[in-house]
Amino acid sequence: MVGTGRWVVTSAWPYINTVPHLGNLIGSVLSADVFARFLRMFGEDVIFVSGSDEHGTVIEVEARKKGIEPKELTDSAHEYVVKLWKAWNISFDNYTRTENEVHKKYVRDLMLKIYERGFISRKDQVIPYCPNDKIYLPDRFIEGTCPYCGFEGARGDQCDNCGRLLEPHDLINPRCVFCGSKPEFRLRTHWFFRLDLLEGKILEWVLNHDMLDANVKNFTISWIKTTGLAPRSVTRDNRWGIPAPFPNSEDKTIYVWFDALLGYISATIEYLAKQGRENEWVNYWFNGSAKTAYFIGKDNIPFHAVILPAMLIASGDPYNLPTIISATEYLMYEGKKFSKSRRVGVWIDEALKIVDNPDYWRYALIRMRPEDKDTNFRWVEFVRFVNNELNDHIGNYINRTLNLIYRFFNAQVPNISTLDDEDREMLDLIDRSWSDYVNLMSRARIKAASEAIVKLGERGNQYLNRKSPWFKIKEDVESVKTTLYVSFLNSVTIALMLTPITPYSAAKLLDMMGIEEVKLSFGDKPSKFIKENHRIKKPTPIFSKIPQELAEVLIDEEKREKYLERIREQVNLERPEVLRY
RNA sequence: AGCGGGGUGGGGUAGCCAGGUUAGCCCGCGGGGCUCAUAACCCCGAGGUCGGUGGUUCAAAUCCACCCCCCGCUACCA
Repeated sequence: MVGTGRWVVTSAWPYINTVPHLGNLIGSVLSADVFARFLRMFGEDVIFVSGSDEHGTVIEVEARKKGIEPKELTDSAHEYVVKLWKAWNISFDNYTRTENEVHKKYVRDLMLKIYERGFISRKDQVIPYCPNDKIYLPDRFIEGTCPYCGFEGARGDQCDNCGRLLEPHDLINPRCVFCGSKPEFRLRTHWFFRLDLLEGKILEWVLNHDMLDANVKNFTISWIKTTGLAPRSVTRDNRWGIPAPFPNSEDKTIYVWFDALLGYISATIEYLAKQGRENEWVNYWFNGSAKTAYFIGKDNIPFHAVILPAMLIASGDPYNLPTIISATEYLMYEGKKFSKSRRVGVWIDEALKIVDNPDYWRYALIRMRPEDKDTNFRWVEFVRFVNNELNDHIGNYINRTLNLIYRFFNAQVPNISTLDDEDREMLDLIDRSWSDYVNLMSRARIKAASEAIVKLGERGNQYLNRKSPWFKIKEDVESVKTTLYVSFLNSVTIALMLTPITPYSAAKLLDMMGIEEVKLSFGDKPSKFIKENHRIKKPTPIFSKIPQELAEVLIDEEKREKYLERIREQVNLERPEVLRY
């Protein structure tokens, strides 16, 4: 449970050869941001880190195609993405990159430590090499004719036509996907991380972990129990990456996966060092002194539930193993997978061109967060979340409440008078919803937690309608006082719950409600913010709807595609050269 | 192919793990009400037998078996 003070919150490091799309965002960065903000709201000491993952074959080849150095490519891509995080109001303490020196040194040191402790071994492998591009090709980067079905576009790992598993040398007429030339097969030495030696420890850790989500836990247990853990290669024949630190490994780099995972720690080190707190990072990483939370997509589970803990254990240092691994399922786009090559989906720079208030996107994305299963991003749903839920049920409800207080009681929140059953029921619901919200958020069940907000908005409207204070004010002022106090408390509760999700708007709401500083402890109730003679400011609507005309365009498939086409062209021009289509 | 997750009215979902009131909720749709509020809000109604088949049971959306479909991982794509 939360409440113990110190946290490192992280999200998977975006691979920087593309702009992230909405699915990437909800799975990692946005979820992590909401969680970090939630913890900070309760006064926890949080360091929220991530960074651009910039090494690996894909970027190396991409850069070569453009005739530039990989670093030039990642420099400008990184800069652009950093701007986008600002626009999305992501509260990183340190958004860094795998090319930073602290990181490179940290990775080399840690890998060497693992090596010295006997968890790295060497083995020779036959690897395809493109003599034209002068790179070694991962399986997926070889194409050829399938020996079983004759399909010409089969890849080195599998034939997409007949589904058979292949080895690169099975292919007839193999060719490099980048340039089409025929690869050679060369014998290379590689270094392997001995996951097999850590199998027992990982299994024990997972089995005894009571905070892991079922999808993470089940996956890991079954992986270990069915196939067991095998040594995994940690080196590559790339030039673009972190040089491997092992004896005689001068021409190798560290496989990007291992590289990027260790960024969580190096980013913490870098952050604290910049503040002149060089030695304090161990207070966030060693001896159970802090909790760590990782926000990832489901494809990332093996790396965070097995490989990362394995490396931390293998180092021999007393690292904290993951407290929370929150792995979302996938966000689909109108029934299809997001796909850069097929232009299916919406990218995070495009999104803000369509609707510029990031709070609306943040709200909608959290509401459709694929917490238990794949979820569709559908534009009708997006409009519904923003217009109907956030604007009507929540925003308008708060506006009603504040207006009534402003008009009937001259901006002063009335004290509670006598309570009837309905009042008690509402107060009880507020109470329960608040604790549900806090409990669910504490376990990173963000979407589930957000349901409490909607519920309070809906029930608040019902309550107000039944109580009809605008009618009763003429005959029963005492009951109106109670109604408006209860409704105000409900509004404050909603605003607090919105704080991590829609930070700009929630801050405006709280300000309007006369609440200046939000400092909570676990166990606190929202009522603590309602002072004696509490006064509010003149209410104005905080949320507005997506305009009718735009909503119609977005919902109609044909109109939408034309519209998105224009947006894409426009956004494309604003992107740095290296990130354009 | 194996493993994991999922398939609930037009859309989105809760329930299933600890089987038992007329399968709950939101949107949409039809009808009504209210007027404090952002053409908002509230109430009523139509609409589902819970992917398919078979089984266990007095009783299954909930347990078991098989099948179909979707997603992911295994598969050095980061």
